[in-house]
Amino acid sequence: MASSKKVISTVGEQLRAIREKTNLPLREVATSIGIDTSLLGKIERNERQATKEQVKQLAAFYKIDEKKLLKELLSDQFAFKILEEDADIDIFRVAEDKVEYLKTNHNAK
Amino acid sequence: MASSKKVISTVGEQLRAIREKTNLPLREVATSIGIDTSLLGKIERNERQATKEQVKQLAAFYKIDEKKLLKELLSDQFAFKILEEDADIDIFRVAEDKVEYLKTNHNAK
DNA sequence: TTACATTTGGACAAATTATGTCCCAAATGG
DNA sequence: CCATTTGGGACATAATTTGTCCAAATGTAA
Repeated sequence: MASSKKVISTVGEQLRAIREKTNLPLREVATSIGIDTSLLGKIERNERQATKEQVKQLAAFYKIDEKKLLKELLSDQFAFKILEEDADIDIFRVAEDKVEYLKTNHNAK
Repeated sequence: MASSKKVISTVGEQLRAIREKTNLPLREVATSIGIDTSLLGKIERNERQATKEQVKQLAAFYKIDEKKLLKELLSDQFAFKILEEDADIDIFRVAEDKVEYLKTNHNAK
């Protein structure tokens, strides 16, 4: 098996896990990336979504893969939206098809 | 084959196709669902996304399946987001897994 | 062409939502 | 205990969304 892609879950949970490994308090990480301690706490427990900028800074701070974390952020947003709307996950299949459709057929008059 | 689920693409395109079949001008449909003509035009050409309320009203007006159209709306939102971010569609798989994860593991302490 | 209706596009105000901070209470750990 | 970290709510401000208005473009028919 060549794949090691599996991750637990949300960006928040991942960030908390990483921070706990380093034994740093919220305060330290938060100030060093320029946000309020309280906000970072909320991000870690999925009470707020990080912005792309914040994800980039956190990735840099922890020296982890930025692109990967940004993907996690986007998939979080989709997942939370599905839960919030209580929608069916087969919507993702439809969306996938639409992406293909829009990529090809879209600039045709 | 039991499935007849295939649709062309976006909500906007579907709405325009339906309206053209009925030969009604934007003005008629728009006023009858209580929005500006210009806004409906923008929705039909994907320049704006309809709100859920508008989708419901349009479904009622055209006598088409409301739930189905609402699903189309949500998948549109996902698809446009992917295009806007120039992201990879495999993000949908990740999101799908997260939905499952959050549905089960989420209220555990 | 002219006249009339539809469609499109931009600019804008108003409404809604997201973002970040502050402050204090609760929990944790010495 | 005390000191620190973490959690949670209220809030101002920023950013985005939503809808309208108006005018220009396009279409249609005589």
